Amino acid sequence: MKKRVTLKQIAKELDISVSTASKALRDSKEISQDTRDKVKAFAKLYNYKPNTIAISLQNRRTKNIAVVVPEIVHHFFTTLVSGVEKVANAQGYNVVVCLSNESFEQEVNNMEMLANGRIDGFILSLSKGTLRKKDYRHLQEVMDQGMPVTLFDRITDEVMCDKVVIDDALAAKKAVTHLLDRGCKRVALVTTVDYVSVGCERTRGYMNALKNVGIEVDDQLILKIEDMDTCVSEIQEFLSKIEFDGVFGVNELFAVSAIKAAQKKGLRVPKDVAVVGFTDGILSQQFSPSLTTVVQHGYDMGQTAAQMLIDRLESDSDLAFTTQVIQADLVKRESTAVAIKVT
Amino acid sequence: MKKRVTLKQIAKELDISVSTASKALRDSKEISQDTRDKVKAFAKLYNYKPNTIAISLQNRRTKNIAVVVPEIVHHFFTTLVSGVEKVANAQGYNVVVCLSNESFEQEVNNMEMLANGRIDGFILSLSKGTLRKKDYRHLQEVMDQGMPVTLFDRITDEVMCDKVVIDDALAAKKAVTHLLDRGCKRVALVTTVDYVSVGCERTRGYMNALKNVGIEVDDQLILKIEDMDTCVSEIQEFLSKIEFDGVFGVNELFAVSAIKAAQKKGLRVPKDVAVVGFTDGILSQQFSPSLTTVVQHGYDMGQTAAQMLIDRLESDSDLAFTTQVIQADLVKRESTAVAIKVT
DNA sequence: TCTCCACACGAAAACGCTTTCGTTGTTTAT
DNA sequence: ATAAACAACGAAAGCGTTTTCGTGTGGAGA
Repeated sequence: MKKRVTLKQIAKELDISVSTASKALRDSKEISQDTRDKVKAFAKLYNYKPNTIAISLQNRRTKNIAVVVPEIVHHFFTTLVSGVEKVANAQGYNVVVCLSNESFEQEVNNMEMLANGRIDGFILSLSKGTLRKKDYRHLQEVMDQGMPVTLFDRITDEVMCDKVVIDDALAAKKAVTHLLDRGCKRVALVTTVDYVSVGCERTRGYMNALKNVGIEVDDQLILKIEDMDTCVSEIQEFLSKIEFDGVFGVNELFAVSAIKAAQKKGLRVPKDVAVVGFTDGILSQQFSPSLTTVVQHGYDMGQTAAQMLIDRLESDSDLAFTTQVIQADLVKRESTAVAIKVT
Repeated sequence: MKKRVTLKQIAKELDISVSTASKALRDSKEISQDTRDKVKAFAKLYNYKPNTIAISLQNRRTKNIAVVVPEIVHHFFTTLVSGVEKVANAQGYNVVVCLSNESFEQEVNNMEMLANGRIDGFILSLSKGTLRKKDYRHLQEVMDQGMPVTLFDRITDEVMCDKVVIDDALAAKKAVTHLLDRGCKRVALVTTVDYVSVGCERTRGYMNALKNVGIEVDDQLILKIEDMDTCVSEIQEFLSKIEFDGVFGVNELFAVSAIKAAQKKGLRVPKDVAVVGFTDGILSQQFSPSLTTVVQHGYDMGQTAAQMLIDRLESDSDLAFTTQVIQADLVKRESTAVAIKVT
């Protein structure tokens, strides 16, 4: 087991001082070309790599950024992490991933654990627990200590920081409008409880779309789901007793469950009922019928969020906070295809 | 912006030395109860948190572990990361996630980037690039420097370290046997190219299952896929020109694509052809017909891998390398349901 | 010859903490 | 009374770097 070689050892071997060795490796012109070469050759030979921890301690920057997500087994969040990874790595940063599991306490704990010098900044999507509690002191605290935070997707107006989101209301409106354009008259909505910012926005978009064409919102057609674990049966129960010819589900699972529930009722998709979802994951793409859905471009969001954070980390003047809105698109697939009329 | 308070500042304020402050906070009996209380009160008041980086430098341990996965937008890998996160966090470790994107170079780069003091050990699944190249020097190198590595899922015999896997061959055999038991005579196999260790093992399991009941392996029934991007059409093309009554796909996507291809051919699933997949992701669960599949228990694997790594990190005597085999189970669903005979 | 200035390098502080090894002043045993 | 033991604390080294500020050469210019 050959231990890592340090600057001190190099210095001793070459009979120079540590400072000379350090400067030589960094190509300081203070050092003669001769010694520079010598030191570099030696360093290469012994595979010297500077100790990152020591450097971090020195300049009080770790080149680590944390991504805190409610859960990771979820297409949108994983693509986002991918995007963050990409731009972070390209700029010499490492990404430490933390899961809040939708819990306020875990979110707080994780942030405290990381804020003590381990990382330079946070990229975070609020947990449901936090959204319900509306307690954002842990965010404010790290920011007060000069540690930047970039919020994404599930955000709040109550803390001032960089944010990156999609226009959920607009995207939802587009989705529902697509349904309406297709001729749907009674569009059901399967959404989340209101404290989830994005769910709420999407609900708003649904209503806007209806108002836009003069259809009154019918509460009978709206299902708000609290517990993801029981959503499948809830949706089935809900759809079994209403009349509808379209469904907008605010995520993949809701949409797919709606399709299955409709089919169980003897309705054909897309012939009798058209369905639109949210998030373009593997399920939307591969389900049969494939799902018309809103694509959130999580990869792009991740890249944007990471870049915003890094920009702030690397600028000395303090930038004004901005909110970036990422374009969301509706991708049309089989679940809303217009039936080909056989005349 | 209130900067973090350091030991030095506490010491100065309280007019004691840094060492006394440090000891007081760690409840050293060298310090009088009186000063201990005083220091702790002050520390609490000013929300003192020791700087993790300084401590890391001091004892040359970071309490960070790295998980390197080929890609993260994949059910198995995300559940694994979740499992790692859980046991790591519970023991005060942070998890830094790195993506190799199936590329040898990125795997090497990432590991080099992290090995310089940032982390204490690796949990890693080999990228396809690495498997193809059969070059494991980067692993050997970090291990030579005393940094433990735990390999999972996609492993190799060529490096000696802790490993955690499932018995892919056995699981595949179970899967195919289930098909055979159901009455299938011509079971097609959709698998990966051979250098992917797990794909290869699963192929072996398929063959074993056939041999077991005296069926000869028919190469016509085997499709090996190199490029994931074109797999859907490849599978369709493949299945269009063979006769089969069962399919075993070595992942979710292969299996689902097979179902769709069969349906396109006018075959009913599971009535005319039964299908089994691998990995119990959202697609397997939600696709219609739902998929009979091998569940790999990624969450358990992650927990096991993390625990193995941490055990090694925290033991001073060096443990013998072990390979843990996680139980894999076949979950039976609609895609292999026996038709209910209506007499 | 004397001064001045590159030049090439080294000493030491600093980052924030832990830990070892004194150094006091006080108490106990002899 | 004297040595020994103890209690409570501080100084300093050390972790591996970077960086500032010398310092000792030698050569150029006056």
